Amino acid sequence: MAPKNDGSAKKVMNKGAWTAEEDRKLAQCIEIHGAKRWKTVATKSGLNRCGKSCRLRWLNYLRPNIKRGNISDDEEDLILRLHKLLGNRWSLIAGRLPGRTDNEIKNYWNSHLRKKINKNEKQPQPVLLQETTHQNISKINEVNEDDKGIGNSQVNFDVNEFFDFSTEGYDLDWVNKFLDLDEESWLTH
DNA sequence: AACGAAGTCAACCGCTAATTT
DNA sequence: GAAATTAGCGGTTGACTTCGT
Repeated sequence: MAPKNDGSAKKVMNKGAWTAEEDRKLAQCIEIHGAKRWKTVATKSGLNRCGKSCRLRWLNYLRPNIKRGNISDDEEDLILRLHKLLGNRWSLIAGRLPGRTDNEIKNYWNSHLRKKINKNEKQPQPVLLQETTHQNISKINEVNEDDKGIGNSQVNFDVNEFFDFSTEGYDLDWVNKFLDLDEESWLTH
């Protein structure tokens, strides 16, 4: 479709890599307006970027306490375990890794860990434990579905709430215990 | 040294969910 | 309650870098 030429045509937004100057303006604007209402931030900053773009830049690069690169062995191990548990729920996984972003973890997974997993999958692995974990998750999700309707379940369980780590510290004991069950079934070859 | 293939990662896109009007 | 708007998520793309020949 050809763009209209009636004077009301949409303003063309900036795209592509961010410059240092844009970063500075965005950070300044967020200091004033807060890291919310991204449409407002986008407008007030005078960046000619959409809110979505501003949000992404802030979350992935500019926000305080962000860690970039050098994913440690512990972090890698945790990503692997959480992915096994949650699948491609990158934001939930990132929530368990302070300073890491969903985008970074997703990229790390796709470029580093997927290969590792594929390699491991080619090795014979104990089926029982693997199934146990998946069955548990299925049950969790089933219960969650039930709760949406007329509650006939015994436990009011919400998987998203269960994995809402925002109120917790960096205590990984619970998840380690949870996952210890099948720890030996992978990454050991 | 040159070139193509493969890998990496920042940013965009499309969709859904949540919130506001 | 409905429609419009905004926020957030995961998948994908494309530019850039590194590696192998």
